[in-house]
Amino acid sequence: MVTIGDVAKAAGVSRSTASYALSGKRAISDEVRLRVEDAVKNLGYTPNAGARALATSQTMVLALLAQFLPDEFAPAMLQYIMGVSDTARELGYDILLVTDEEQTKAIERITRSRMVDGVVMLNVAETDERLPLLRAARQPAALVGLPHDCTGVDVFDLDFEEAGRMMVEHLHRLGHRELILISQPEHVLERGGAYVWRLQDAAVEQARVRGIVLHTAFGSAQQPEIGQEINDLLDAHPAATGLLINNEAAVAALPSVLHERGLTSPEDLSVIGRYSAEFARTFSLPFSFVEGAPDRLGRMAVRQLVKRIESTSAAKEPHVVRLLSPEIADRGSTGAPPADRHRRR
Amino acid sequence: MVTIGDVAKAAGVSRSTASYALSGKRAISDEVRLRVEDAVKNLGYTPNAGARALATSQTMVLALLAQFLPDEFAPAMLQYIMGVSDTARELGYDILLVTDEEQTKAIERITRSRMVDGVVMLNVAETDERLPLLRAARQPAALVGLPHDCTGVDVFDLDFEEAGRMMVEHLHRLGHRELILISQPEHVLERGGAYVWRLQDAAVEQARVRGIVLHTAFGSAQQPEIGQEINDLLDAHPAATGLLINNEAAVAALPSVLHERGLTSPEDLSVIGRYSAEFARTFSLPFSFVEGAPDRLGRMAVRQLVKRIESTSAAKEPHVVRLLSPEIADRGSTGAPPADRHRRR
DNA sequence: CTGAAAGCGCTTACAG
DNA sequence: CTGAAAGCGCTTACAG
Repeated sequence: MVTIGDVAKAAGVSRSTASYALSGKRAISDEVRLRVEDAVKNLGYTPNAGARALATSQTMVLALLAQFLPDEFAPAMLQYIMGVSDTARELGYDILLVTDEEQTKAIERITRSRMVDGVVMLNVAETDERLPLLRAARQPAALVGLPHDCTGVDVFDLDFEEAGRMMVEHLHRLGHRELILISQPEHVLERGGAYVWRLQDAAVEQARVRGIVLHTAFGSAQQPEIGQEINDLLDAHPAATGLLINNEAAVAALPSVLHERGLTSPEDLSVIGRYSAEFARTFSLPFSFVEGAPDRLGRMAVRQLVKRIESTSAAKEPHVVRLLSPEIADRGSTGAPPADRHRRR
Repeated sequence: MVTIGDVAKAAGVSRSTASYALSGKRAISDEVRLRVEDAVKNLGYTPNAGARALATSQTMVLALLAQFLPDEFAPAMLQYIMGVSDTARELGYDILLVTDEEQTKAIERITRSRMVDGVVMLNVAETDERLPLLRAARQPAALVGLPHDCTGVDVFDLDFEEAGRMMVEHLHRLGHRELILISQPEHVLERGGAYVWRLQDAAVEQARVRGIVLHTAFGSAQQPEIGQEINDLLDAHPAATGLLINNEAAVAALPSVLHERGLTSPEDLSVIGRYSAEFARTFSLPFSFVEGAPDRLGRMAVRQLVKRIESTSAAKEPHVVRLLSPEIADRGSTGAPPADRHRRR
């Protein structure tokens, strides 16, 4: 293997000079620098990562804690992962993908062995057992997802409460007075997926403020079941004119449910979901939606993490909790309720 | 940070003894070993990964080269990734996820800096520009996907030719005499996705052998387009009684296409696809399919890679090309063609 | 069964 | 502007 010693020899300088010529950390005469760069090219030298990590205490690797849970939609996870991965590379970091079942053990292993300079964590639960370990680690951590206790970590998430209010408000303004909200499966909630009730509670409150009726339900994550559940909900609430959906499986099943019932949107029923543009593309969903922005959240988390890693002053700054304001992507699936249309005639 | 020196001091032994007590690479008295283990626990010692890598030339990390291409279905990719990741952890390795656009540069960076002990590569193209770099690297590599030239690497893939034959044969046996095969988009082929024509060519040949008609077509990867294309194909070939689908987007769109046309399967049309059980679950597809076995292939690749890494004798053995025999998961969407059913009456 | 020492390949004060 | 040397934290022959 070719070492910096080989480079130094070929360039006729000492190893320290070769090292400085490459890092630019002290002034080097142009002539020497060029000889070193030539030698690097000719020999095909790449610094040994382990040796460098040992000498500098920096690995240029970030851990990405990501679990693929059966009740979370995999392509959505992928959006976060791609945002994290792309941003990390732009900033010069590689990604260690940690999908272990036993995440707490994995965190200990990876942080204590100094394999990584920082940690990005996904699938955040309301009270997440991984959090104490992250706080105890010497490396900084950034979360995508809002836990109950944010101390000691940087937190990024969609403002799900605002999203809930926004969905209700959007349909209220169009004239709707009775709505149905279908949320994620209840076991996502039980596992600590707080975004479910954050959206739902805010939606309920906003409906109360506006004096309109909002029926809430937890939907399955599986397709055949969720289709039936939607049908049942529509049967149970025939006066409802709008559907709010915070459940990927439900929204994916909706087009065929509507088709079967002979309903078109927005003429017969206004529909608004909460998912990502990428999800909409994959399933070619025709509905308006509140953008979940998984890739943006991933980017933000990595940027903050790297700032904390690379700047000692940033490392001392207070941790941030940043909730992204949701935005509606209008695909034309919401409009005035049928009753109003009739009146207009 | 707590080092092996601290452990040695606490246990009252030399650093080498502490090291040997932990690795078990030479006989240590029970008494000393227990003192060392106690010290490790009390101090919370975990070996520094960089230092160990430098001393042993082993990182216990595998690179996973995976690109998320817009025309490849993301959840399918995830199945490979999960198979690789899970197996790696079982065998004691962590995963460096490499999604760089410039994969060749990434391979150089990662192998020459000795960040990893081996490489698993996905999205293999017929003539893959990454392959020469993998061959030049000192670390072994395993591919999931069959390239034209397999020298110097271990290769695992589904036997797509057998899959193509199997699909035709399955429907031929049921009495079908005219079939339609919808493949991946043509640009997947152009990018070098050889599995597309491997399946198609074998299907065409088998149809020829059996003397039956097989219409072939490339389908889009996008949902609204592919739905229309399926409709057009069914209109163009009204005598076709069976549909073979090697295209995730097409099969995901099929249920609503059939529904719109008032067709049921297998009564009006026999359908058989090529995808994974996980894909079937996510989209709750009711069709019989040839299992693509992404998780199994990922497992096989990692197992072989680790064998080559850890055993010097295995490292010298000739490289393998292993094609997994496809299996049909029967979901009851194939049967006798409508004509036969009528005759039976 | 145990210890003192060399060495893995870097970086970075220290010295000139 | 450059070099000799120490040190990062391990492992593993070498010696007893």
